[in-house]
Amino acid sequence: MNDSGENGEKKRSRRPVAERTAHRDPERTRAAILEAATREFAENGMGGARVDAIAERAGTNKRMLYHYFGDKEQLYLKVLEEAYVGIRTAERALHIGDRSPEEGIGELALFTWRYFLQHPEFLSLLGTENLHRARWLRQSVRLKELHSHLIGELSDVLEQGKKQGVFIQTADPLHVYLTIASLGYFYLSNQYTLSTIFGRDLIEPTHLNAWERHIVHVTLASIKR
Amino acid sequence: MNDSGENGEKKRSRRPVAERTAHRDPERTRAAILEAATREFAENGMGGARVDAIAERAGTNKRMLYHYFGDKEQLYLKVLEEAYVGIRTAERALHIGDRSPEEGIGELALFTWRYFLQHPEFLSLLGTENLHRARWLRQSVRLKELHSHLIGELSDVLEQGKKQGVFIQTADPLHVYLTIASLGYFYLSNQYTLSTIFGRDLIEPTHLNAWERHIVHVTLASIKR
DNA sequence: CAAGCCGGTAACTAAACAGTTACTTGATGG
DNA sequence: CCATCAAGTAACTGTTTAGTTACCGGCTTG
Repeated sequence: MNDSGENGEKKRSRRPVAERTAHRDPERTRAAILEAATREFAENGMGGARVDAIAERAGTNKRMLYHYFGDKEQLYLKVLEEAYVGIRTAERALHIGDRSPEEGIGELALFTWRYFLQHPEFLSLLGTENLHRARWLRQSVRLKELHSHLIGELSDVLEQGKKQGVFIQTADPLHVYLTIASLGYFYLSNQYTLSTIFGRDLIEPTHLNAWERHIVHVTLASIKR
Repeated sequence: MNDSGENGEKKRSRRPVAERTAHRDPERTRAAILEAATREFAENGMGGARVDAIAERAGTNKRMLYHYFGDKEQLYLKVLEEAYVGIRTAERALHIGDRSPEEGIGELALFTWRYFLQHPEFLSLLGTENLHRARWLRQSVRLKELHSHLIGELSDVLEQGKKQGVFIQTADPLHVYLTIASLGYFYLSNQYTLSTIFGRDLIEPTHLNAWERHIVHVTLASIKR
């Protein structure tokens, strides 16, 4: 979703006539719009994002954007849906039940943190959507079932840990996931105000690594007997 | 923020210089604009907030808004600064060092959670400011010293706990505060998308209380020996 | 080979926007 | 009692915005 080599220069939208034929590529155009929209919405929010800016970033124009996605709101919802599909798909590949319960939870915590770290646009989109009280996400039908799998798998691992006597009986799957997500989300999405008010650059590798270890430590400390 | 129960029934007592009619009350107008702006920015972000809407909510007009605050950006910064002053001021009144270390930390966790719960506009403003990478907060000079007090006091409590042997030696004040803030912030600011995708209404009192207990539990579990 | 379809361009429009200006109203002091 | 000044109003302005329309040109196919 990120690279797509091509002539990624924003300023140059002018192309030679002979080259135009090569640019008639609907799927590429569609994908370019979606990627440009992801960045624009992530950087500026729903209210701040500019349709013209998305078209320019995608190396196309508004006509195509409206052609493929209807309007600004539908494009935004598409972007949001794709973002969720991205993390949940990667998550499934983990198979946290294959290891010991303790390792499984630690693995999930590490994965979530690193995914957040590598996909700042996902965090940003979540923030925007929550500012609007999930106004658009609520309209999406296809997302509901995506998430039940996560809780189901997590629940199994916790049950196994409880049986083995390594986890406390009160450990709740949703609480555990929210704990992991909280610690990663807040640190990264609020890094700018936090770095400013506490005078410490939180994005520095040293601090980043320390927080990664902290997340695993806190998560496990909160459920271990 | 105000004592705006009455609209200005002051004619009965003596006639000071500041005696005004109900229609001419600069301080009330200023305060009304600030409060209206807080709500508008919290609900719509910087890009989505409308100057006309703020003026209307404040029961005045744009002319006054520009007169008192300069422009939209300065008004926004003022709103943000006041929000920070609000939480840090309330925090100071806690005196977490007066109790046992364990109680002190628990108290701070409870306070932070409840403050977040009662001031959703604060969370929203933080989200907006971080979307813009602290662009405006960075320009604020008067905020830096507000926050060192918090870390200092927290640090003292942790040290005391370490000496008494109840806290682990590696407990770090900033990490502890970030842990508390993370758990409260994420749950509340992301409640809309979370409730939607997990099909559980997180703002229900039952779940709210459970999460409050969870925050205290996690925080203490992560630093206790 | 022409008809029309499809990917694409660019200029346009109506509305919304931040910020300004010209004006009103009423209190105060000389 | 009028000159002055500050609080407040409302209409205006230039620009930006989401969304539309008119058009272009090569490719496919009957």
